[in-house]
Formats: sequence, C-alpha cells, structure tokens
Amino acid sequence: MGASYHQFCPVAKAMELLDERWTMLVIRELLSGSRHFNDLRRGLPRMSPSLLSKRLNHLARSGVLERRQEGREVVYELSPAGSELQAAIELLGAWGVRWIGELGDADLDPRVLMWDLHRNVDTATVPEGITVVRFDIVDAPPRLRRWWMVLTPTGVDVCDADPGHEVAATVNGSMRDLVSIWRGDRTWSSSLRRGAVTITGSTQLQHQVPIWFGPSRFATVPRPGDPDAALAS
Amino acid sequence: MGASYHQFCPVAKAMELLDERWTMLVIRELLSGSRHFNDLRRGLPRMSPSLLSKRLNHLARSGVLERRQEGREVVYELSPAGSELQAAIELLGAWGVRWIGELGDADLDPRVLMWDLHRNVDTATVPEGITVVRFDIVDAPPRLRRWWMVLTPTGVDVCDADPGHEVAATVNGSMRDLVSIWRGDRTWSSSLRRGAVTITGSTQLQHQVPIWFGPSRFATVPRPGDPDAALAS
DNA sequence: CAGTATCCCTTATGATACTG
DNA sequence: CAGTATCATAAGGGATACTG
Repeated sequence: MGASYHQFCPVAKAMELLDERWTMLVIRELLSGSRHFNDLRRGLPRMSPSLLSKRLNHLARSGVLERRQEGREVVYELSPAGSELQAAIELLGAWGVRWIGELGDADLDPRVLMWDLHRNVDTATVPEGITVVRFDIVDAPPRLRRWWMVLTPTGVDVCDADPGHEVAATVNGSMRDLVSIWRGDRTWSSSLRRGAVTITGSTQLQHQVPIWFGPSRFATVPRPGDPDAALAS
Repeated sequence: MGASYHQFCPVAKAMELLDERWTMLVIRELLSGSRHFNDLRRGLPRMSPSLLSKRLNHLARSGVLERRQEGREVVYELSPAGSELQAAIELLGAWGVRWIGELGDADLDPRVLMWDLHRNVDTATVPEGITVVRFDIVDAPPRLRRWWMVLTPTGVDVCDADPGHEVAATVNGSMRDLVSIWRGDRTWSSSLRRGAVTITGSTQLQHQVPIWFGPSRFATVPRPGDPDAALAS
C-alpha cells in the first residue's frame, strides 16, 4: 500500500503516501468539511466503499487523519499533519484549473456538482423557514436529472427525490454550463444573458440563487493567457 | 494511464495526471536541473528505463514538459505549466520532511545521495584545477561504497570508480548519518563532533567540504515539535 | 547517449451485494 | 449510518536485456 520509492527525498516520502489513487481527493473532502463516511461517499461517488474504507484506515495509520467514535457515529477529522496539506492541495487545484481546462463528458457528474454546490451555500443568507431550489440538469441521465436543494438557516440538504415542499425557484441548464459556472470559466450573469442557464422564480430569488450557489474557490484563479480577466463577464 | 476520476474538480483533474507513480519525482528531477534521460535515471535509480520513457512521453503529451532534439542529444525541459508545479512540490517536500521522519534502511540509496550532493555544489567556490573528494559510505553494499566527487570550477562529476586523480579529502560515514545531514535532521558540525562522520584532508578542506556538500533545501524547514530550532546543533 | 522490447506477475481497483 | 465481503479483471510496474 503505497509502494516505497526507496528514496529518502522528502518529496518521495510524501508521495509514497499521497500519490495513491483517490488519496488526495479524500483529503480534499475532509478539508471541505465532510466528517462522516457517507458524506465522503457523496463527494466521491465513483469510489467504492471498500476502497474508501481502506484509504481512511491507511491515512489514519499514517497520522494524516483521526477516526473518532462519537456516540453511535464515527467521525473522521484531519490531524495537524493532515490539515497542513491544505496549502499544497490548493496549489494543485489552482494548477489544475489553469492547465487542465478541457473536461470530458465523463467528468461531469451531477452528484458531485450538487454536493459541491450544497456545501458552498452561506446559510447566514438563507431566510427563515424552508426554501427549496430545484435544479434541472437538462442533459443528465434520467435518474440524475432533477435535484432539490432544501435550504434553511441551519443547513442545506441535497435531495434526488421531491422532498414535498413548494419549489421557490428552479435552475435549468446543461451539466457543462453549470460546471463552467462552478469552475469560474463563465459567470452566472454571462450564462443567464446567453440563455445557457435559466432561473425561474421571484425576482428576488433570481437574484439570490447565483449568490447562494456561487462558484468554487478556484474560480478566481487567473487563467494562463488571461492574467487578470478570469472573471470578466 | 492515469485513470479518470470522473470529476470536474480541479484537484481531481490535476491528480489524474500527477498521482501516477513516479510522476512527481520525475518533475522534481527536472526542477532540480536534470535535462537528459540518463541524468534522470541517475536521480531515479530504481525506476526502470521503460517506465521513465513512458512517463516522459505522457508528461510531454500533457504539456508539462517539452522534449527537444538538440543535435544528437535529447533535452527535456519543463514547460511553463510544468514549472508552475515547483511551489506545490516544495510544499509537498516540506510536508514530507516535517511529518514523515522515519526512514527505512531501504530508503537510504547511496546513488541518490551522491547524485543529490553533486548537484548542490556551488561551483563558484571550487578552486582551479581538479579537486577530488572521496566518500566512503561505511555500511553501503560493496559496489556502492566508494564514490569520487570530481570538482572543477565548471562542474562536478560523480564517479563510482577511481578516476585516477589524487584524492584531496575523504568523507567517512554511514548512509544514515550522511542522509541525516542532507535532510537537515543533523548538522555537519554536530555529526563531526560526535564522530559519526569524519573528514580527512587539509584543514582548509575539512572546512570546505561541509560547505560544498551542504544540506538540501528542505533542511531549514522547521520540524513539528521544534518550531525554530530545526538546525540547532 | 537515449531509449525499446519483453515478460511475468502482483496488486490495485471497480462493481456489487450484503451486514450490524 | 458505517462499513465488510467477495471476485474477476486489468493493468501497472519491476527486472533485465538489447539496440541505433
């Protein structure tokens, strides 16, 4: 597990652990705030549960994270060592968004998008009561096409089935268009103007939805040929 | 080659390429100044040549490096994209030296040590003519025990056979002691004082050798429990 | 110097189903 | 919720020898 490079170089010793498949993504999920096994799974839908379990154990043995039993729940948390990987992972993500721009259709997983969007919402801006925003991903396979984001001031839930509450706003768009907004390759406003994405609902919500579901932290990374116009719309 | 994660996340897209075994070490070698196939091999002695070739091709196709034919030589050089990985790799190395301190015996490869030492020499401080420093790695296997560093103002060569010039100084020590100095876990002066390492030669050379063969760039990274005493001797 | 060509083999991984 | 169990396939990788 993580075959040795037989090198004393610190980069080699670090990579023995970190270059195992999925490992950096597990750490990314933990850095993003996931703490439970099934939360991690939602952010890593293509990773098999046994492999996730294996990676978590390995990372725990290696001192990168800690596994704690809290009542009947199990909680995973980064150790000080693991938390220190944040800067490196952010650099790698910034590098990725700059230099690996072309996404294949297979990269566009609606489950990942919804999971990312849901944890980016600033709940302090959510009104009292329950606000439901439906997403219609027009080109997703049938089972992954409709999503309901259930927003309350205390949290956001992602549902792939109708939770039964009134829908306050609906977002329509293709996976590629929505992902482009998330990654910062396009903005909400330019996409709305072009009609690539639409929002239905009250005027207020049409204004609020792009704020709640704003782009990822990597959106502001300047792109190679375009030093300071990354977010020009 | 670098199976897809099926994620649009920039970290995932970066790691699809970068978490393949050996890849980061190849880039590290290029960042350290190696430009030829056989130079890369010397820094990566446990990597098979076919795998190195495969990785170089993949990195070239991915735009991380450029392969150029210069006369009858082939030169590999990082592209702008590849060069931008420097900061990430340095963070990963710093993380490694902080959190992965325990080295197995198998990590202590004399070929890597000699190669690292040789390219760290500041040739501006080397006197005219030829200066040979011999290394005796007392616990290395017979074939990897004796090394000759041939220093001239224009470059440094590593030899695993007697080049025939007079030896001006000799360094004696175990792999573990020499690597500790290289990584910054110990200093030349403390190791000399303890007698773990010895240098024979003129007084001047006994002073000069620790300067020529100084520690790696990671030596100054502060260690976890020891915030600012990393290099206390 | 700069790689290719083989060749075997382990082991990593994906998919799926199932359990306390 | 939090995982384990099982299985078959693929392929990644190591070692070595050889070539223009």
